[in-house]
This record gives sequence, structure tokens and C-alpha cells, in this order.
Amino acid sequence: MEVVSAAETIMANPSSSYSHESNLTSSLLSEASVAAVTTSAMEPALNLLTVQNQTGQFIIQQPFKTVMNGPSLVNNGATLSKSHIIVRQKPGSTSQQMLVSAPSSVIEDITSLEKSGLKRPHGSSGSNVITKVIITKNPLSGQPQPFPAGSSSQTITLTSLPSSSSLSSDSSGGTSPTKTVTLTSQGIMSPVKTVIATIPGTGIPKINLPCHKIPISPAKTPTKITMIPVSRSPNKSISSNITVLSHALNTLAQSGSGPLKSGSPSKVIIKQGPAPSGSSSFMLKTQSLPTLAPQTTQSVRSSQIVHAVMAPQVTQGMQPVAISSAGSVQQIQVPGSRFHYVRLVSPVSNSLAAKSDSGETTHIVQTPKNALPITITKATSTNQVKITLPFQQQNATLAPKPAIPVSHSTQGVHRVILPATSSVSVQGSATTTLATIQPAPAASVSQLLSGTTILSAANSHLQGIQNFALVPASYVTQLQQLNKPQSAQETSSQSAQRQTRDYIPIASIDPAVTQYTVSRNVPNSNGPTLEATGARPRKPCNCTKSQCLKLYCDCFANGEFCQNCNCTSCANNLEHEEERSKAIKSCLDRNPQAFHPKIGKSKDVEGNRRHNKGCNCKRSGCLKNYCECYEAKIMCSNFCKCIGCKNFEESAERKTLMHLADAAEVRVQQQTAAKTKLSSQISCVPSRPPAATASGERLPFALINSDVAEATSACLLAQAEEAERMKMPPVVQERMIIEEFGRCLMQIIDSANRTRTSNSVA
DNA sequence: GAGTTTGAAACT
DNA sequence: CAGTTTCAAACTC
Repeated sequence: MEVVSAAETIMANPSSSYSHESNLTSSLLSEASVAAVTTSAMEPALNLLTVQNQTGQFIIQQPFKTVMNGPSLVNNGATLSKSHIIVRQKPGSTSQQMLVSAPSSVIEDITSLEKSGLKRPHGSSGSNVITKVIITKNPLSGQPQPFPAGSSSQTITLTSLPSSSSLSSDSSGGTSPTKTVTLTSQGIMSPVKTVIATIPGTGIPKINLPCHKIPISPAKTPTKITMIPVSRSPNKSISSNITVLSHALNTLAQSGSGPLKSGSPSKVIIKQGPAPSGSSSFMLKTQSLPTLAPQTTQSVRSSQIVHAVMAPQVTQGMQPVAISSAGSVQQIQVPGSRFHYVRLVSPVSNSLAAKSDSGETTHIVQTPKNALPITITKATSTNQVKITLPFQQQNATLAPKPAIPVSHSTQGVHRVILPATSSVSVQGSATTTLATIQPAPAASVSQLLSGTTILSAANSHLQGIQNFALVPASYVTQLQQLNKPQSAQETSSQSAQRQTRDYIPIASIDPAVTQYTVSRNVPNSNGPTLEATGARPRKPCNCTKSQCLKLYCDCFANGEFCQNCNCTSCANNLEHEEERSKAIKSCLDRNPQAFHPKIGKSKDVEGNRRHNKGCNCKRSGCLKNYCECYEAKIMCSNFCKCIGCKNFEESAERKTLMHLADAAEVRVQQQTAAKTKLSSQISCVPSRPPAATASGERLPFALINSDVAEATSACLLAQAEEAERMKMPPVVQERMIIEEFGRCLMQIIDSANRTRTSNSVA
């Protein structure tokens, strides 16, 4: 595996050729790599890239300068950019290469480089400037580097990244002191200390987050962390300080996937929570801002420490930051569980990040307009630190090819397993084959829809089975219920309602690539019919013997947890997560495509759907829902091995059935439409007007009560009797009655007028 | 609602 | 890979 971390520098003053504020966000390194890449302000325009080993000893200290619209330089021949610096440990490299990448956009002004007295990097004129620094041992301590056996040297390679990934300049911080974010990778057993101090001589508050380590990978092999370019909001000097964190967090989102969606600010929350077996776990959480689309989420395990050093202006202009947004994530930590869950959730509200749990001190920073918010939360009662910072969203472009679940089982590699129903396509077969955290799982992660949950079983004994799995949002409900015991007042029906409400299916992002899973839950549907909540309708299963851990169970086959089902001895839930994981593994062993959508696109006819495997019907003629093809409303294909198939284009039986089905559907739709229309008409019926005017005067009709109506009726009846007694013709009798009715009305009006008059007099 | 039919999944 | 068994949904009454 390979650890890649990124650093980012931001120009503070676009008008100056040299910036006083160069923020290098540094890197996350693997357990096996050097401990830290640190930058600090040696002088206003010079930063120091420091690579520390696990014992805190400096391995590399490379000053570099950030130059506006020009190159940044590292004395040792390394060039760092104003935007991104990526430090990575090359996989399989005996020399333990570390790659530091920077955009090429900053490697243009050679003149200023030379002017600065710094060494011109080799090949800096090209777009890919690579400088290698090979260090055989710690130059300061003389001790061997803490690399795995066999590594005899380190190589730091500086490459340039596309300029498009660079950040825009910060126009406000020209005179601000250097802000530095340090990420220090430490050994697993590193002591935990929370230090909030001030950097001597700078007044810069230094926050050493009480994080033992950032769990990166349970594996012994290095973990690759790919960096993600940071959003290019115009004012991101603060955010840049923590960019490294976001980079590390976004490993998943970045790895192997396409470019990030520029201008899509989001937030990354690094949260350290208690972890079993003496290791801390970091929940890397990103939350996209409103109007943003998908989000990425990552849970990383490693053994690293994060130190955050932030300039005072970090807290300047603090504003509440909206956390919830269009597509955010939730981290769910289940006590006692080895699994770490992260959920992508739908936007709910624009709550404030500043508001945190009791005992937490939250710093929320949001740069001015269009800037990205940064939140640092330190829990006083717990050992928990959250850093919320922006980062660029990942391009959620989907490839039309579904690639789930991932069955690739590289040891020590996080895997992302998408349930069959997710229909989430990940890009490229090569990368999606293993939607792993290394190196490309993020693509799929970022493409997840709301409700998708990542289940991480890293470090568990299930390692090798599945370190990461995407589970349905319904799982989250169970997780949350575990975390928060149900209120005694909550009835079962309320619970059911809440669960139903919370249920969010995993679905395809792009309808064009939606793959229909043959599920009995959606009989004869042309596709996933969504409920009002956007959730796919879900039918409870009735499994009795399979424990809902076989593909017989639709819930399980769809990658869902059983919820409100009628099953017995169900193990398709959180309480049996290990069993479930084993069952998933078993299914995948039998059939790596087990959770793939059964219905895919036909290659023959564009846009046509087709059963990927084909049916084997013998007695139903493929004209009953027993047939998966018929159930999916598609015709049998060459893949089918059915006998007596009548489910083909020219089949008269099929046409008849389809017509009947269509007619029934039309009928249902008409009924529904009629009901809707009726209800809307009823709602349009004008209600009784107010009985009084705005001034309080009672209107005549308001005087008509039962007594008045009875008296009026008596008058009319008396008049009718009188007319009859007078032996008047029927026409005249009617007229007399109507005239009497008129007189009654006049009396009522007079009474209303009298009431109005008396009210005005009063 | 109970019993039957059916075909996918699981098993041998 | 083929045959058999198991299973749960679809279907019938």
C-alpha cells in the first residue's frame, strides 16, 4: 500500500510576488513511513517542510518558499507548490520512496526562484518537476529510518500536479503570520496529549490534538492515501491549514477516481473516538455544504498523531457553519463494535457546527463569502477532536458499468462492498474491481447516494473478509438505536414509523445507469419505484430457515438489513454483523457476482435491459412472476435456459398478459388520479366566510342560528297554511311562501343592522 | 390464511 | 458441472 498525503499552501496576498502567508498543510504518513511532514514558519515567506520519524526526530527539514503565481521551493531541490503537496510512500519500493507532489502552476517563475536564492529544481521548467531526495538515514539522529526491513533509503520525489488543482489566492492575509498545520505520524503507542500552546515568538496557537493516531490501515503493508485537491474558494488560507487532514480524509474519495469537482466546498471532520484494543480510530467525515452533491466519507485506521497548528486568524471572523447540507455524512460508532460506520445522509437542516455535544469546545471558522468553513472541536470530557474543514468534492461521474460488490480480496486492503441494490457504478473496471481504499475506492464512496453506509471492519478478525462494506441506510437506524437506547415511551408503532422514515435505500445515482435488481420486493416494476421519501419500496421478508443470511432472502440479497420483516431467527442485522459478514463472504465465494444487479443493459440493443444470467423456468412459461425476467418486465434472452418460454416479443400470451397488466395499471392510475382530484376539489371548496367583518360587525348570515331557522320555517309554514286556507292556486301559494321567506330575510338583515349600530354606539 | 407451485439458491 | 435439496416468494383455493 501506499501512503500519500498532501500539503497545501495558499498565497496570502495575491498582489505580492512573495507571500507572507504560506500555509503548508502537511501529510499523513503510514505507520511504516516517516512520522511527520511538518511545516512551520521560519520566516514570513519561508516554510519548513519537516519529516519526522516516529520518535519525533527530524529526518528532513526542507525550507520552501511559496511564491504568488510562481514556484515554491525547497532547498533540497524539492519544489513545493502553492497548492498541493503530496507525500506518498511508494508501494513495494525498497527505497521507501516518498513522493511529494505539487501543482505545476507554481513552478513557472524560475526567475523568482533563483532570485530567492533557492535552488532551482531539476526539470522545473516542465510540467512534471521531479526532484528526488534520497536519505539513507536520519541526518539528525543518525538512526536508521523506521521503515520496514529491507528499506535502505528514502526518496522524496516532488512532482507537479495539474495547475487546475491549485488553490486560489487569499487576498486578505497578506500580513498575517504563517499558519501551519502539522500532521505527525506517531507510533501506535504514542502517548496521548492534548496541547494547546502558542508557538514561541509567533503568537500562533498550537493545538496538538489529543489523537493517538490516525488509524490508516489494519494491515501491515503501507496504506496508500491519495490526496485530493482542495477547493479553490477565494479565501481559504485557513482551510488550507487543514487541507492535509482533508486530503487524508478524502483518501477514499480521491483514490483512483476522477478529478474533484471544483468549487464544491465541503467539510471534513476528523473525529477521534475510542477504539478497541488500544488503538484509536479516526472517523474521517466530510460534509458537503448546501447545494453540493455527493459526499465522501472515510474511516481510516492507522497509528498516527495529528497535531494542528493554527494561526490566530483561524478563529477570526468565526461564523456558524452549516453542517447539514445536501448530502452529508454521519459517523456512527457502536460501542463495543469493531466496526466503524459512516453514513451518507440526506440533507436535513442547516444546523450549526458550532453547536456540539456538551463538553466540547468548538471553533468554527468560515472565511467570508464563498469561503469554506473550518471547525475544530475539542471535547473536554472525551478524548475527541473534530476538525471540520473544507475540501473539494469529488466528481461523481458514474460509469455505466456496475461494479458491485467488490470481491477483490487483497489482504490488508480496505474493501468497499456495495450491495446489489445499490446499483452504484464505479468508474472503470480496473479501479472498481476493487473498490478498495487503495487506490480507488473513494470513487465509489463519493458516488454513493444518501443513505449509503460504509461499514468498516478494519482490524477485526474479519480482516480479509471485508474491511469496508456499504450497508443500507436502514442499518444506520439500527446502529443509532444501538447507540441510543430507545425511549421507554416510544411505542413499537412509533419505532416502526421512525424506522420507515429513516430508511433510505441505496440506489443508483444516475437513472441512466440504474440496474434493476430482480427483487421480489419490486414486482413487475419498470424500475425502482420510489416512495415519497425517495426510498425504494421495501417489502418485508418472511424467511424462516435461512436466518436471512442467504440469497433466498431478498433483504439480504439486496444488501439490506431486515427491518420490520416477518422473518424468524433473523441474523441480517447489526447484532449479527459478524455472521452476516461471513455470509456475505460465503456468497461472494460462491459467486463473486452474487450481489451484482441481475438486470443489466443489453449490449445488443442499446438501452434494453436484460437478465444477466437468464432464467431457468420450466413450467411457468416465463409468464409468471416466478420468472425473474418476467418479473423485471423484460423478455427472455439467449442467456435464458427456460423451457416453453412464452416471454418473447411475438408471444401472443405475453402480449395479452401485458395488455391486461397495462390495463390494470391504467385503472389504478385513474383511480389514484380521481382520488387526488377529488381531494383537491374538496380542499378548494370555499369555507364559510367569517361571521363578522374586520371591524367586528356581525354579518346577517351570522345571525342565522337554529332558532332563527326554526322561526323562519314556522313563518313559512304558517304562510303556506294561510295560502292553502285561502284556496289560492298553487302558483300563488308558492309566491306567497317565497314572499314570506323574503320578509324573513329582511328581518334578519334588519337585526344585523341593528347589531352593527348598537356595536358602533357602544 | 393454508396449501401448492415455482424456480433460484444452496448443496452434494 | 449436473443433479438434488432447500428455500421463500408467487400463486391458488
